[in-house]
Amino acid sequence: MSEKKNLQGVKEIAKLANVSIGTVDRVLHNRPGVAKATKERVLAILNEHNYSPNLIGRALSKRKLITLAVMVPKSSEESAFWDAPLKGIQRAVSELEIYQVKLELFLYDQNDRLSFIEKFEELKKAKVDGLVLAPTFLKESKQVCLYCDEENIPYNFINSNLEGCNNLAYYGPDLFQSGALAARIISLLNKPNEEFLIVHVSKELEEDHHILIKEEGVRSFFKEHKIEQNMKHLIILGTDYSYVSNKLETYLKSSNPKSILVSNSRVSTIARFFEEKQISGIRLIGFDFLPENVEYLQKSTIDFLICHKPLEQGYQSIMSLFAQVNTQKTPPKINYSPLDVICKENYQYYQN
Amino acid sequence: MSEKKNLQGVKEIAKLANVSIGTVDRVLHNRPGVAKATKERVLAILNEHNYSPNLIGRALSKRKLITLAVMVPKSSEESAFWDAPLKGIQRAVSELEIYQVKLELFLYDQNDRLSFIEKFEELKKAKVDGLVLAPTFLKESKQVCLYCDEENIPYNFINSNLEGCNNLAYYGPDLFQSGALAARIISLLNKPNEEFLIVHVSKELEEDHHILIKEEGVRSFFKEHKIEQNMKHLIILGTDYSYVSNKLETYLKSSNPKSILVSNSRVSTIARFFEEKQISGIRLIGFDFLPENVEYLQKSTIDFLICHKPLEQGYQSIMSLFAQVNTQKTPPKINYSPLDVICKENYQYYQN
DNA sequence: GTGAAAGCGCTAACAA
DNA sequence: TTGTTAGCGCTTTCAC
Repeated sequence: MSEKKNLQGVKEIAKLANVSIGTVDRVLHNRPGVAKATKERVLAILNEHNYSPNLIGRALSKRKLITLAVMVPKSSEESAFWDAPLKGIQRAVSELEIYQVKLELFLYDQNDRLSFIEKFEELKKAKVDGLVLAPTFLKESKQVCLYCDEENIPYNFINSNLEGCNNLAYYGPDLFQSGALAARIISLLNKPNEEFLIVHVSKELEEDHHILIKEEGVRSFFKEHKIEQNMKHLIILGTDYSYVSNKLETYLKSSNPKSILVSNSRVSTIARFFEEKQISGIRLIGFDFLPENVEYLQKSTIDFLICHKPLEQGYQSIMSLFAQVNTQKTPPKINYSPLDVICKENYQYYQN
Repeated sequence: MSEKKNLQGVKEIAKLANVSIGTVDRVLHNRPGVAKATKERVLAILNEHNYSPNLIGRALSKRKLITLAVMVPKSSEESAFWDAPLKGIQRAVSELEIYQVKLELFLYDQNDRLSFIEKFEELKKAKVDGLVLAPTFLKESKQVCLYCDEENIPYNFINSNLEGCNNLAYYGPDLFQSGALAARIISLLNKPNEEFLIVHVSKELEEDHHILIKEEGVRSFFKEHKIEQNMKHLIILGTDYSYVSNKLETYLKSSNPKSILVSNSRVSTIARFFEEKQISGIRLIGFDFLPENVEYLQKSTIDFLICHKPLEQGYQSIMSLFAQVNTQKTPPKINYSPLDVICKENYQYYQN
């Protein structure tokens, strides 16, 4: 190991500006109590040397904790979807611990609007420095935004976006393009004019928004490639197995799709149905790298999953919040996740 | 922001063990000059409180630079493949700068064994603390390993692996599985018994090793799925366009493959040929997210690329080296990269 | 408005 | 063999 080079820092700047490091610090943080002339002089030198603070030094001397809040649905037996983003969030926070970052979770029930409101009330009391929000409930989420705007708390959206808000950034998929990708896969599995079916499995009507955008993506693909297709819909307003399998069974009595695209992560429910009924002639495509889904991928009951790196979404949403709070670095407003095609041959190496 | 909690550190340990922080430090770093009894006492308390050092404090006080070396092929007009890993390496190093990490590059010509040896000689003089190595040349690479073993320099392999070495870890693809994935895609594009062609474009015979493993993966897929296939080979021992296009043209005179799999990143050469000759009936699949390849993906001349996150390979190989050097954290020995399927619908969001 | 100084957790040089 | 001390770059308190 060689000798450490002599870095410049506040000291250097202070000497050059003929002030004390205290003053430099005041300028750096835009704190009051600096004469205009001095401030300008210091700023000039800061710029000239394009000073950037040593985060290590800063972290070491910081007396304050930074509290970051996360408001997303809790995982349930019904769906483990939010495990992955939360894992990413935890990972980010543990990396940031050395910078005095602390996490506070406000997990709501995604089938219960009231629980969202409750958590929002808790959030208000908590006095946090930043927020990652999954804006599941439209109107209520807007309230949260309003609150954050007033309190000057930076916030990121995760997994789905809300237009017209002052959020710092969005981390999640481009649903339209995700639909187009699904269509590409279907175009490989189906011959033109063979029936394929889009199934929507959900209790929450609010998710309709999602499926509509994805569907547009699907259509746009077929249109662009001038592929004739025979696309059908089945909307199942419930998530438990018996309900779903009933609906599907009825549908299949009068119809014979070559492949099925499930518009969200509930594809494993359909896969289970296929398995139990020993149906094997229908290709099955869905979304999200949930353990149940992967299990059926292994068994070749599900053919493809399209995944959006939920863990990374969580990780990045925290990281960018920290960068904003700690160094005023503003991230791009839209950050679309990758669209990953997962099948039996590559799921082993997928890093969520 | 709330008040910072009172962390424990060397001081705490020192007080509890009735020694000075100097002694604690000596124990922590296994430095000589501590009585056995004292050492054991300190270690016990360290364990009990499961102390882990504050890296921030450590970084701030470190008087030494950590020099990490990278020995990989340089990018050329002939192939920009190594740009991506290098970018990941640079990113990692810039994140680690605050920890006094410095990078030294030893870039060799992958078509010139001698340049590898030259760089190795330079490396020996440089006295580095860790090495990321692309073991392109087998015998020579073993020499490097020997040197590192003797000097106690930890080293990682990147992009391709060498068995039986004392490397810390490997970061790169599982080539067998990558071949299987390619086969899966071909199985979607080709009907059984339609001809598909594997093309190998390379000057370096040493790369044969790669293609052989990939090919095994391909075969294994078809065998497992009991798909009859008509697989042909074309080996082109050169990389410049006119040479490649000549060979290919000759081949296509007597043969009519439905799809072509190019076994490495040179797929854009074939794509260019297709474009110039206005061939459009043949599906084209290849490897690696190079700008040229992506360009043809956009134009739909290339249908699919299989990619291995080269940037991440670079990033992680540096990070794990640092963790080893700085905190003795040993990574898993094998770290396979994801196998990503990239097409026109998702290349926009691919994060290399 | 400004400067001086203490201290964050750790390392390393020096003293004892 | 052990303890003491001066920083690393920054924030923050207190004094002028």
